[in-house]
Amino acid sequence: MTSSLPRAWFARPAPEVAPDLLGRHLVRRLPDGSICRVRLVETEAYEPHDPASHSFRGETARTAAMFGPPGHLYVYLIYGLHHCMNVVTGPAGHGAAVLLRAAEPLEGLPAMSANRGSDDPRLLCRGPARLAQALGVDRTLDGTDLLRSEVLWLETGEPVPGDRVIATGRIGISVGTQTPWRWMEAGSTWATPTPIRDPPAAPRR
DNA sequence: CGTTGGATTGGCT
DNA sequence: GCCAATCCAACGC
Repeated sequence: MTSSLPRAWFARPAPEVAPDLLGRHLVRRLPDGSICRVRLVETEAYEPHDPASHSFRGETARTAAMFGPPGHLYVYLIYGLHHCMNVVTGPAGHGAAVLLRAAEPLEGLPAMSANRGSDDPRLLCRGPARLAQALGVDRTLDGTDLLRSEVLWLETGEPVPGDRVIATGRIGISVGTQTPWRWMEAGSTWATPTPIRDPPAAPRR
């Protein structure tokens, strides 16, 4: 089965695709043939003009997939040990992507727990590296075409309506944190915690 | 060429 | 709350 989201759907700007990915299903066929299915609840957008983006300084061997055609997977290694998944957006050569940060497990929970080495369902897919680990995704899947792959694809699911979507600043980066390019389903218990940010300075009297 | 730090997580204080 | 784990790109010398 292939995605019913057409290539053009992914060719839009990352800040459009990211909230539209909420509620969609990400499906994984593991090497043993079993199926895992999750429902996306948290995403972040990265565009090439953005200092926090891996594409900011141009294409490298690591980020090549990010500069490839839309609808492909960009997987990178973070802190030397964790993998994170992104969906490439925008036209080929542009260098934008949407980071998949958290999801609700729907199907194949035993397999995902085995991949994670932990069976707490709340933490199975909460966090970009946990999500990738639960689905058994590493850099060998970097560049996978999500519209044609037999092992990893997206299905339309049930998009989260706009009034159920919350935008906040992105997480875990040191620049561009003000840009409200992180989206999550309102009230989702499957998303990562939103950090408390420094409140505006109290007016001096 | 050496140093630094990151789109994170889990374990320990 | 703090910090190690550990790859690799960016940057300084």
